[in-house]
Amino acid sequence: MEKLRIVYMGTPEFSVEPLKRLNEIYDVVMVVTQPDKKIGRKQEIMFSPVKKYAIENNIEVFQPVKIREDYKDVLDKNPDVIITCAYGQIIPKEILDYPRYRCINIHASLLPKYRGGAPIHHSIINGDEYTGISIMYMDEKMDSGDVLYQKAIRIEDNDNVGTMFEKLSALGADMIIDSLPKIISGEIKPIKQNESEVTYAFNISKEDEKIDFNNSSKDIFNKIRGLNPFPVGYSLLEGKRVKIFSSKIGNSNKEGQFGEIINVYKDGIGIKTKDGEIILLEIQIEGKKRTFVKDYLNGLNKDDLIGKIFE
RNA sequence: CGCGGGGUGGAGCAGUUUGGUAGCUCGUCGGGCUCAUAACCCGAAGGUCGUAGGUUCAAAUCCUACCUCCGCAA
Repeated sequence: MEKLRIVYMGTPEFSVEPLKRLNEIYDVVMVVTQPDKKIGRKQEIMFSPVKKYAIENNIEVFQPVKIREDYKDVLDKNPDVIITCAYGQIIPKEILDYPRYRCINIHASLLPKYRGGAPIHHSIINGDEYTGISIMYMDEKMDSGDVLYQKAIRIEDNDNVGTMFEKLSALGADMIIDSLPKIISGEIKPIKQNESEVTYAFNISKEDEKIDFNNSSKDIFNKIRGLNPFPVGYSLLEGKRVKIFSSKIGNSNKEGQFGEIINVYKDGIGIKTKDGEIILLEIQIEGKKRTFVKDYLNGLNKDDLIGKIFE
């Protein structure tokens, strides 16, 4: 039997592991990824992680600005199946209808929960106990196709977006390798999503990144780790932007207004929240480098810090 | 030429405006106290102050260029 011809569509680091595993077994004839972006102060051109992998492994790369209009090159590759994973654009019907084994997507949530672009962030921010991977057929709407294979994974208290990305990326890779043959053979049957249980996880907006201390400590804790390491939550202290990378829940009952610094510990600063205290452990003040609060405190008078307010 | 903030012993900072023997908090090492300690006391090591050049009797500090890190914006 000939090797399956696969066109793989994906963009971020998350998409690399599944691609790598598929490429070891099948014939990945083309990689479709988002156009190169200029990034940073110097506007240097950055390739997507998927593109880097493709170049290193001599796979043809296709980067349409709008795949909705510019899809012919994909069809010309005559793929048997198309696999997508965090590609970043809606795939047009012309592509969906083409491959004999259809288009299969690797999505980082337990569908029908968290359709959309930022499922991992939202599941952590919401304090979910579990998330997972769904292998699914694609249809014309975002993440709405029939589900083929699903596995859950636990979100531990010390997990953040970074650790969950790694775990889910590896899980997704395992799952697509396991399930693809069974999907093609018909051993796995697609199951419709229950529309009444659908929720959405839209991309994180600028407003979402701001930490509001007028919330419970638990919610703030989840939000901070649900934004770390990207895009990272922030707050303002004396007009300066302070990114907050990690925190822990404190147990001080001191009075104060929300966002006020009520305690300075050896390793962190305690901030008043709606129901208690959150202790910041790792921060970055604008213009400075990322640092543990423990180190940051060495450079200043701790008593002056008490009473200042994050807003 | 998008806007802005930094680079000072291992870490985080002060000192730069008003040039004149490099300081603070912490860490490290040695010693002491203690049943004990991440606590406390005593002591020590460790820096050509991002790089190059300039001004000056004298530069971390003033001038010029460059390197580099970072925040915003895109």
